[in-house]
Formats: sequence, structure tokens, C-alpha cells
Amino acid sequence: MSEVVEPMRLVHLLRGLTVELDLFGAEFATRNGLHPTDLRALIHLLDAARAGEVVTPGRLGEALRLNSAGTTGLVDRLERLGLIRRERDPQDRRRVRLLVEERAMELGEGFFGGLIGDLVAAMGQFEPGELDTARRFLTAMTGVVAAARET
Amino acid sequence: MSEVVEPMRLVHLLRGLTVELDLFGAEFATRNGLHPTDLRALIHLLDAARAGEVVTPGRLGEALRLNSAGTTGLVDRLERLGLIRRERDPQDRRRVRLLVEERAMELGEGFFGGLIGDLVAAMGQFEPGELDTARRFLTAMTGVVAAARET
DNA sequence: GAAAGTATCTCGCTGAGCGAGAGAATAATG
DNA sequence: CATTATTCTCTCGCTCAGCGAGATACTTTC
Repeated sequence: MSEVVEPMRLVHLLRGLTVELDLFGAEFATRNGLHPTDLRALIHLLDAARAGEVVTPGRLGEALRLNSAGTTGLVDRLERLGLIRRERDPQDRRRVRLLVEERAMELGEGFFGGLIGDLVAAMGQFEPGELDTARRFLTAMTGVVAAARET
Repeated sequence: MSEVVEPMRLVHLLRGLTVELDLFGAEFATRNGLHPTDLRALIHLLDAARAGEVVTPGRLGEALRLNSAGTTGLVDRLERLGLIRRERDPQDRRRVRLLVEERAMELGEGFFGGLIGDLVAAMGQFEPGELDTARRFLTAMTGVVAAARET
């Protein structure tokens, strides 16, 4: 059940996967009254929270490629939805800390939970060595795209 | 140089890859005076053209999850940019065929060309068997996401 | 040939995100 | 220390992508 793969086929597979993931995200977002940007922000905030990092509007906007006005609007929206809370940084009172609310974690759980479970289950059909190959492959491809972005 | 991979690490890699590809697309789009949606439409149109399929505004809007008003706007925009041309279908004169202009192919080339070359080059570091594993892995993951979207 | 169905477009509107710049706090310089 | 420069966030006014509702033109069905 093995075959010689043309590189272009893998390129199309990579693209197809991102299309599917984007659509999945967009559909989840609209089902929950969010915009795609809001979901991207939520993911970023949850990742940072798990890593114990402080996120400010500035950092969030930078990550999502929004200007400051757009970022303020985004943060307003997330706050209005009860997903995050603003809190002035007592160390540097120009800064605002974005704190993730319980509700955001639950939403994130709802988004990832099901899908991640399915993905992990599907990975069970692969040998450990194959999963390591997949890891190296994905790492290499991500590196190429990231490098191409710099140019 | 092989290791036992936790499934969650692969999940994060998949997500990271889509983030990078999305950013790459968004940056390419703005550099060329396009919106992300325009680029997605262009990709869809070029794929269809290569497969010899006829694309109508209806089909395009469906693929991109836009309603008819938004689709008309998108097609207007692409036409104004000289990327596509409208032509009434002589068989069923309610329909409009979207024809890809030369300029769109060149743009697509500019978008994919460089990146695809780099991706294919990076694939050269992998054994044929490893590439086949990657193919099976990506196919499986894409299938899982597509299936999850149905729900 | 009237009625129902399909494909596209128009109109008016909402709101995400932009550019410019104001305000508040901190850091650097004389 | 006072002043100037810098940093972070927010406000204001605006543009335009995309939506809902419905008009229009063409085709199929009965």
C-alpha cells in the first residue's frame, strides 16, 4: 500500500489541509457568534495563557497583524462577549493585561476538544516511527513557509 | 535522530503550519492589492481552470461561503483588477461563466511559484518511503477535519 | 403559457479594520 | 528635576467587504 509520491501531490495536500482547517474554524466561529479574527485571537490568548505569558493589546494586534485601532475594537468585542477582561498593568501603567475568562477556556475546549480527539485517534493508526516522520516533515514544511514569509 | 512523538505535538504542528500558510497568503495578498478572499477565489478559479471545470459566480460563492451579494462584489472586484472576465453561458443564459485571464495565472505563479519550489526542495531531504508516510498522514488528517466539519 | 424554480444582480445597511492623531504613562537627556 | 522623546492604548472618522431582502432575467414544469 505504498507508492512513489509526486512532490506536487504533497503540496496540494498541504494546501487542502489548511483549507479544511480554515473552513472548520470559520464555521465554528460563526456558530458561536464570533468572527474568524476573534477565534484566532482566542487561540492566541489561550496558548499564551497556557504558557504563562502576559498578553497586551499591542502583542495581540501584532500577532494578528491588526493596527492599534483594529486591536482596540477586537479587544472591546472579546470583552463584551465575556471572553476576556482588561486590567491595567501595575508595573507599567501604560500597559493593559488581557486576562482570559473561564468562558473562553470552555469555548476553546469546544473548538479543539472534539477535533483534537478525532485527530489523535486517527494518529493511532500510524506506527511511532511514522509519526516521527510526520513530525519531521511538518516541521520542515513549516520552516520553509516561515522562511518564505521573511522575504 | 528519531523520537517518540506525543500526538498533541503533531496537532500543534498542524495548527502552526496552517497559521504560517495563512499569514503567507495574507501578506502576499496585501502586497498585491488583494484581500484574503480575493486570493482564495483566485486559487479556486485557477484550480478549476486547470481541471477544465466551468466556474460560475454561484459555485464560487458556495466554495467561499459567501452569499450572492457578496459574491457579486467579489467578482466585480476581480474583474476590475483584470484577473477574470464574465461571459454569459450560451446554453443557459441565466448563468455567467468566469474566465481566468492571463494576468491571474501570472499572479498565481508569483504566489505559488517561489513557495512551491522551496517546499519541493525541502521534500528532497526525505526518502520516498517517508514522503509516502507523509502523504498518508496528511490524507488521514484532512479526512478527519473534513468529517468533523460535517457534524 | 402561467407558475414555479434557478442564477445573478441591485439596494441599503452593518461593522471590521485602517489612518491619523490624542492622551497618559514611562524613559532618556540636559 | 524639568523637558523632551518614546511607548502603549484608545478615539474619531472613514472605507469597503459582506449580509439580508428583493428585483430581474432566463429556464423548466405542468
